[in-house]
Amino acid sequence: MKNIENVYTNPVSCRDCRMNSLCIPLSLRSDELYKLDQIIQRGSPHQARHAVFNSGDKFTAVYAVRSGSIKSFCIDDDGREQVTGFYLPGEIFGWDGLAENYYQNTAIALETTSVCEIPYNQLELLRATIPSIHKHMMRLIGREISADQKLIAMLAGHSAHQRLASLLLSISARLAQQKLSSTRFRLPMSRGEISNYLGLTVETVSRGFSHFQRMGYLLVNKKEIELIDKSALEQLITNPEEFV
Amino acid sequence: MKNIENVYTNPVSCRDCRMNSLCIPLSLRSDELYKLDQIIQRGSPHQARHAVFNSGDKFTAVYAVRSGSIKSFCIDDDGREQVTGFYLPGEIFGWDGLAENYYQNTAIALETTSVCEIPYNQLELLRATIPSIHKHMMRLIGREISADQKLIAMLAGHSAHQRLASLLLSISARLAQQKLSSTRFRLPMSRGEISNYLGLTVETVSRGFSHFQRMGYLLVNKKEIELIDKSALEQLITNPEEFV
DNA sequence: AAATCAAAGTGATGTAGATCAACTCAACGT
DNA sequence: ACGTTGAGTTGATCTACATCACTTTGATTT
Repeated sequence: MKNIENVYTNPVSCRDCRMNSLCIPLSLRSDELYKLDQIIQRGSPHQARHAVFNSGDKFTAVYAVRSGSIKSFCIDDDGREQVTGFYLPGEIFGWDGLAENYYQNTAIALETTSVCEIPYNQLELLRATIPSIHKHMMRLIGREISADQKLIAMLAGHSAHQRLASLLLSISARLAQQKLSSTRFRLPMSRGEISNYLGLTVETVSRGFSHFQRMGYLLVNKKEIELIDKSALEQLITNPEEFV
Repeated sequence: MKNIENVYTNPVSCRDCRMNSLCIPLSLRSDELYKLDQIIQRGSPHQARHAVFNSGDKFTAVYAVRSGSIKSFCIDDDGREQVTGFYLPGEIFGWDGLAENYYQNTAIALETTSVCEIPYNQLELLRATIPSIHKHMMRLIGREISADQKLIAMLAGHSAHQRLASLLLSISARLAQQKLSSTRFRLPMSRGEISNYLGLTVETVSRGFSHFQRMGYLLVNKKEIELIDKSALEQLITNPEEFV
């Protein structure tokens, strides 16, 4: 019982954490892992809608999602909120503070969410002495860049249906990495947050779900999703949406 | 004469390079600058349309634009080319190779372009011993992330006119950083490349230029641009495009 | 259980920007 | 000097998605 509690709610060490292959510790020797463990702050969970950090805060740490989910967004020049990313368990967020030493985005919990705080100056010390940590850190930053560029390509060159399909498949694939079901899952974000992220309106997203359901690609029940025909969604993205 | 030639065509050292404040060397002591100089490869200029690296190439270096300009793009799942960035003098590109150790994008010269090649493994060695280099490197990477997220916000939440205005102002501001004219410049990229980058069609971009010219915001002559009313363009981006 | 409220779905209509189709113009080769 | 080619512009039409208006659902309060 104690073991289960550790793993799922509050692991005392990275070693016991079931997402340690995605997160920082990948390929560390046990003495190195111990050092990393020492610097990681594991606070109490954030309630839904609660900010992990705010745009403009001093950049002090990056964060790993242990359970729950995070939305990151910025307020652009015209005061509009723009969602820039969703982060699921095992994923790291907060790199956007690197450029100017304060966060560009605000990160809030979409549901009850626990995160590991990895203080940046401590990470820097570790990075300087443990090459594998440095390497992994660069890879994680690189992934943030790649993910952003993938989103750019999606926004610039794809239709509403394609964007929605792409998000669903992305979430599905990321859950699969965590050995969670890639076909049945609960979306942590609202329709409004999805539409904002994809550059669409709520109505269009809602119609998208209905359409996919009518086509037999998936089942929707509010935020519960069951993917039935993933390959159809994949084809939808690559193909010039032939005969509806 | 010799001096001018060095500065504008082939500086033998970062010290003489007129964009060294934007590029890596910022805030280095002269002995550190010397070490950086030693690792930088200054090859002969790339001809227009020539690739600096290709998607899939092993990630070996990042590059600083010395003169000319670079377009970076990827081919997404459906075979479509998607422009992900334009790089002007003083700017660094190639960070997208960090994630997987090979480049995700292809980078080509938009015109005759000379770049400084900064071999990544050499940079890593330097970074490990010179803290200021490490810091500056993280800042540059952070800027890449911020720039990508700014583009995401632009694509997801703004109209065709707003996107075009935003690109023009961005180029203007970046030229200003190089002490070049921020009001009269030549666009190095084609209308097609602009439209692809902004997620629009060539026709829409073309009409955008015409519209801005009719409104007296700027003068266009093919690729030559003269910005006349920058504040009008700025307002266009932030305001809900009131009375046309 | 009735009342309230917010998120989600749906239908009708409007429009920004895509698409299709000429046309212009400069660069280039013969 | 004259076709050829491709980038750019412009006009006419079409359509995917936004907008507006209303309904449904389910959670929360009273």
